[in-house]
Amino acid sequence: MAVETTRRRRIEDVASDLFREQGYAATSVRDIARALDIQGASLYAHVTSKEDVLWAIVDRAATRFEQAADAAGERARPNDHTARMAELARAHVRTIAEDVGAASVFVAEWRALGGERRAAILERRDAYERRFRELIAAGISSGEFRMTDPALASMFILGALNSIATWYDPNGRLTADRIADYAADLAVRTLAEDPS
Amino acid sequence: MAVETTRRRRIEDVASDLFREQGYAATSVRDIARALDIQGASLYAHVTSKEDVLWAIVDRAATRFEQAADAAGERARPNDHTARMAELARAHVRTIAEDVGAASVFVAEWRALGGERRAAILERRDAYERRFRELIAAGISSGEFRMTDPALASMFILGALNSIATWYDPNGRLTADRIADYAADLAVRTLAEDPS
DNA sequence: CCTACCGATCGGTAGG
DNA sequence: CCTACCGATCGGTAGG
Repeated sequence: MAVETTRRRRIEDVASDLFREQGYAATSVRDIARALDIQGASLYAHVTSKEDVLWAIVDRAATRFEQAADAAGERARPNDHTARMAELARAHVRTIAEDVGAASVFVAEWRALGGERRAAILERRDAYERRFRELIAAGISSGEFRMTDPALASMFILGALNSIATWYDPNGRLTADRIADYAADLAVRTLAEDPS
Repeated sequence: MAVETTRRRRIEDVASDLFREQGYAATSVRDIARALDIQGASLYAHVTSKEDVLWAIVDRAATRFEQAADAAGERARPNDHTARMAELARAHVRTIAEDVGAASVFVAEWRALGGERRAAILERRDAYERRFRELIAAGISSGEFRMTDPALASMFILGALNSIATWYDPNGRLTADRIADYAADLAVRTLAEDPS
């Protein structure tokens, strides 16, 4: 069973990278199989459908983002909204960097999912974005953040953070920590009250 | 000939919207034809291939971004890097809002292009990003912006701006001007020297 | 712009 | 995990 789990994970990892590079629709089952050095039809000994693979990737990525955000919430004092935003942004970037393939698929390829799964993942995406929006709203109420539209601010911040998934390279010049620092700084600067 | 031009444009507009919603690979020639109330094969009376339509959309969008950036460069004094960045960000957002479909395709679907066209558009994307990077570098040299990595800063700013293409709705609550204001502010805040 | 049609490829199944 | 194969759909052509 450990073998089975590993094989299944290798399929998902290989698929993540291909989906990231070419997109889900442009990646054939045979493309995935070729990357694993097996025949296209042989893939079906391990998965029940192509969409099942997509779902497994997206579902796991969503869970990782949620858990990272939970953990981030516990690392800062509840009323220190600036620190909480910094931790949240850093956690998001680290989660992307730990598995860029899966993160890219979560960000960009969930549209390919069918009815129920699509609805389920959309709901989780909404809930995740809500963490940002509500944190921003709380920081405004407390006077820590400047007056601004929390929905607009959260979309811009998440847009900036998610774009990392399109260019991040684990072997590149920019380390995950470096990027996470920059991201946290960007989020905080965007929200900070103007000095007077 | 005016008729021909219009028909061709309608095809590209319809295709832009479909490519934005479903992606290029997931959109069939028949999908495009259906949206135009004609038969799939009839489309080939107006275009030579599916990729030709993609190329036309991407090429025109690229030109619009380039021209908007040129115009933005002439609206601010050369040495006022803050004003130039604000104008550049605003121009970028306005260009997205004027045709979200085409902008989305330019941002996300250029990968589907074949060899030479893909290379050509990559080069133009690079040159466009270079405008941001070099403006940031110049602002740092002049002491107007804080010391930071221009490449990292430009990727974050463009990432934030481009994400607008995924959620902007011309009939939505947020007007293009409102979003452009926010975007210009975000770009400038990210780069501004810390007050001391 | 339509009907009729083409070869290639797609996701997936049967049976080992 | 393989070979052999399936129906459906793909982008595109011929001929009007």
